[in-house]
Amino acid sequence: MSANMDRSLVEWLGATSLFDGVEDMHLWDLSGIAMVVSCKRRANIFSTGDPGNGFYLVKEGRVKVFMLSPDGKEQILHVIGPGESFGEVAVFAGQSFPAHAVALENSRLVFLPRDDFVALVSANPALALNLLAALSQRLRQFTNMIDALSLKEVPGRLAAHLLYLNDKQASGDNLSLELSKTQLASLLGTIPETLSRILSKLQRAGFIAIDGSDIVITDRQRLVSLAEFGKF
Amino acid sequence: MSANMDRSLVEWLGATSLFDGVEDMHLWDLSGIAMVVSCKRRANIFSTGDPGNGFYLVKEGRVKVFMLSPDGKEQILHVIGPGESFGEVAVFAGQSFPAHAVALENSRLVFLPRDDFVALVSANPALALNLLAALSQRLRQFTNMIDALSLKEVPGRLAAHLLYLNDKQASGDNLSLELSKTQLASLLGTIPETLSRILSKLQRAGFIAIDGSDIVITDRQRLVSLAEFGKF
DNA sequence: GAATATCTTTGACTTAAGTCAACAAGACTG
DNA sequence: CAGTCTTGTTGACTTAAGTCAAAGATATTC
Repeated sequence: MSANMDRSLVEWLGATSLFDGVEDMHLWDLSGIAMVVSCKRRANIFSTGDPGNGFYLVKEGRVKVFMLSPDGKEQILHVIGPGESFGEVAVFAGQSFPAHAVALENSRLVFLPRDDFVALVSANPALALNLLAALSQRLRQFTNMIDALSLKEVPGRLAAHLLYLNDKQASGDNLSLELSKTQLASLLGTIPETLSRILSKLQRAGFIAIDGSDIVITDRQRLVSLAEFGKF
Repeated sequence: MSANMDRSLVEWLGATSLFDGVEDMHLWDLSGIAMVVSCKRRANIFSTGDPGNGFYLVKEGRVKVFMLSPDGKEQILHVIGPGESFGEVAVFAGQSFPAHAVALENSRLVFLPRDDFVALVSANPALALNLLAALSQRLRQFTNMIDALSLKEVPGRLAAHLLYLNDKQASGDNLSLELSKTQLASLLGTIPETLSRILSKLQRAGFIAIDGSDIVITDRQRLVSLAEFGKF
């Protein structure tokens, strides 16, 4: 790896929220140990139970982290995009990955080995606090997911997700699903057939207009109350 | 608060896994700011959305952390016992509690205010790593819960929970439910009627023998395969 | 320890969502 | 650009689990 590559990698790391406020001196410690990994769409990154001697940052592309049932149904836990990390749990507890990870697109990842990273965390309170914030944020998301799976029906979960995307994308009443409908079903804890039926139902009932992966919210009020109440 | 009380509190804190390896000097910093709170069975500790200016450790008793749907159904996320902490998420991300917390028994809690605690974390890498381990452990549990809710049926979730209790209690083939059946239903993401029916069904099918809150595992093999496969 | 409240169980019924199957529509590959 | 593979939609059917209701069993509290 050339010094040039090291330098751009360190610059990139310093710009991520994880390393926000971490001194350059310490970032340089990483350049020798961080490994850049390329992987193709659909490539397996790790599986449940695999020993985890480090974790990943997404440099380019997107990765899905998911659970798999014995009969092959999947539940997506999280879709990770550029600048975000995954697999930290194995670094700080249990030493093995609790889920599967697969690239959704051709991606470039940065792998950070456990021991060096733990040393860096110990020497760097800002990094420790950033990590605590990141894990806390993820706990919050998981809490929402448990709430949705247990206490809301599929239309309610879908409504909440559409409003989340709309808010994130900030483009008026429009939004893009960002995932295939099959993958979206797996993120919402259902199957493609059910998702398809409910999308049509919401369109017929005037909540939304559908054009492939593009959705227009046509009755925000009712969509919000569906998301909040959780039932149709 | 007397110096004696401070001293026993500091000793107790030092014995928790959270403060494992933290120097006495820093523990004494806590004694001035940690507040002991008593609360009666069923007392509300915090609700979803409440501002969280600190978090709690359970000194005595038990606390349930749960989500509530608009029509009153609850999903227990976690039952917290002596030595365990809850509410940390509000300290490190979002500043408000993502769930409700209620005492299951008359309890004594230790409240640690955010700002002082964050300062302590910054000065104390061991504490930071303990916290990262605790949050990672909880993420692992939540991952399991999402997996169970989405990919397993109620009999599978129940079987897994019985095996978990049996393992934890380490008393041969016996186990105690530790919660009322209504609360257990809420932990497993179902309702008392359904839980009751499935317990009877498992007893009739020879998996277990039931005597109130005490269960004997009578066919471990089939219980394990039910827990793993997730379907009856 | 009587009185009240809460928890547990069972039965009959309803319903959300999964399964299976067929087909249509896109999207990638050679 | 033809052909294969993956993705999306709709219909008919099944089923796990929720709802409602009633009765019995434990607990709590005054």
